[in-house]
Amino acid sequence: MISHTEEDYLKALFRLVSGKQGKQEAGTNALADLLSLKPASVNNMLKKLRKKELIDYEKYGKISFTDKGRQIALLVVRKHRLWETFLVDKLGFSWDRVHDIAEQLEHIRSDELVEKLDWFLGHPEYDPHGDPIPRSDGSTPTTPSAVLSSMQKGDVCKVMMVKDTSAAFLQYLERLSIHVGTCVSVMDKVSFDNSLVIEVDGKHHTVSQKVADNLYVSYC
Amino acid sequence: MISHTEEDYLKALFRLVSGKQGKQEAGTNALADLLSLKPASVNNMLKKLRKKELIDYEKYGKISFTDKGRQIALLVVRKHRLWETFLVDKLGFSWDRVHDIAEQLEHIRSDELVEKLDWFLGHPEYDPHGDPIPRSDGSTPTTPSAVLSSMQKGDVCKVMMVKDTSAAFLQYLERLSIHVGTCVSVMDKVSFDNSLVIEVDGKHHTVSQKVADNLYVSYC
DNA sequence: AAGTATTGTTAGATATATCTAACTTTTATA
DNA sequence: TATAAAAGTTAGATATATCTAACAATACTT
Repeated sequence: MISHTEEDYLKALFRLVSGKQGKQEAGTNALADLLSLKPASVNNMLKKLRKKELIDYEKYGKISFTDKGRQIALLVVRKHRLWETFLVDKLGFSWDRVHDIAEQLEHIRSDELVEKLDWFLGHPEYDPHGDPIPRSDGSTPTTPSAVLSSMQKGDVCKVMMVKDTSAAFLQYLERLSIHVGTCVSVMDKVSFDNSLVIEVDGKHHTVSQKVADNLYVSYC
Repeated sequence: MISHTEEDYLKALFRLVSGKQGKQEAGTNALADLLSLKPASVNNMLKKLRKKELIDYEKYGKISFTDKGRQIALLVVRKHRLWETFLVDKLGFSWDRVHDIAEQLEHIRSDELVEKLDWFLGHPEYDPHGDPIPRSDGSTPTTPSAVLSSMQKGDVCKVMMVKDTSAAFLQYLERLSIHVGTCVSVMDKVSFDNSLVIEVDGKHHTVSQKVADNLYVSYC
């Protein structure tokens, strides 16, 4: 049986080892930072997770998943993202309010619940933030790699997919000359509201996080 | 902040003090039985709940709620029953599978979630088992008193309300001559599947628990 | 390559929530 | 009413998950 706490560690590890840089390992301090805990606490838990064969790790070495551990982490992420989708699509929450609630809901234990929820939501592939929802078989929807909103200042990327396909949004993109295949450079990122200053075809535009959330991109 | 565990104790206390006999107090052993814990553990927790002013109780005395404690218990029950309603009405769970999942969901902390869920479900007054869902102001829908399925062998009661109003169910009741106001005597209760042998207008019928769940009755 | 900074580990303390075993009080009954 | 049964309490142990403070190993930097 995996405790809520253990699941939190596995999810955090997942965030670290699934980073854009393709790292397959992480360290004690990084985990502690992500979980807002002290390294000593993390170290304790690492021993426990290793004993349960959920992670590979040796003293002073780096941390990585076992297959079993990754499977559990993927399920937690799946549940988190399905619940976020539920909160936004069905209950009418705004996308910025759902995280804390989904953090709680992701620990509800019931395979049947997860599958029924998935069905109820229409088997969504991406959550309201544009993150891919891992499937029950452990696979992940092929993602063009990232959403524009996850890019950092200086990144250059290509638009691969538009999430919101409403007429209003597509018309807006048209005005900025953004299409699938368009190259976008991130000139600046405003930390206050996560809006981005981008360059497209030599012209600068400011786009909101909401807009950037709806644009899937890959590095180029 | 109230822990999940504390909520479990308050909910169990609620079940004891809101029993049909109208008791307003309960004992250590009764709580321990209900929670499948040892009396010593309960005693420990009682001290804590008293210190938090959630219950009234003195050494060797009986246990009862403070207003604050009752309010929390009611909220937990409200959440439990709303989630059960969600699981059955929206996700298509059968009524007998939802309890364990609702036991987990009832601890999710978010006032906004509860109110949005209530709205999403259409402000239901009764859960799939026919139990009244406490309202956010702490009031409880007036209940005809009980569902037929909660009656015991020898009880005599009057049908006050039909929960499932589908044509199929109403036609079924018609065949048994059961209407609102009909007097029903419970001749026997089959523990295997909780079906009831009832007498209506001098005739004996066997009704399933599902049927009995859908008939609200009051003692006569 | 030496010294320093970063990273990671250990030991021991704390808080929660449980248990067992022994004990005390209250209640029921002979 | 004396005694036995039931109900309730206490003390001390265990497990989980956290912390602080001190220590050890690795990595960076000059």
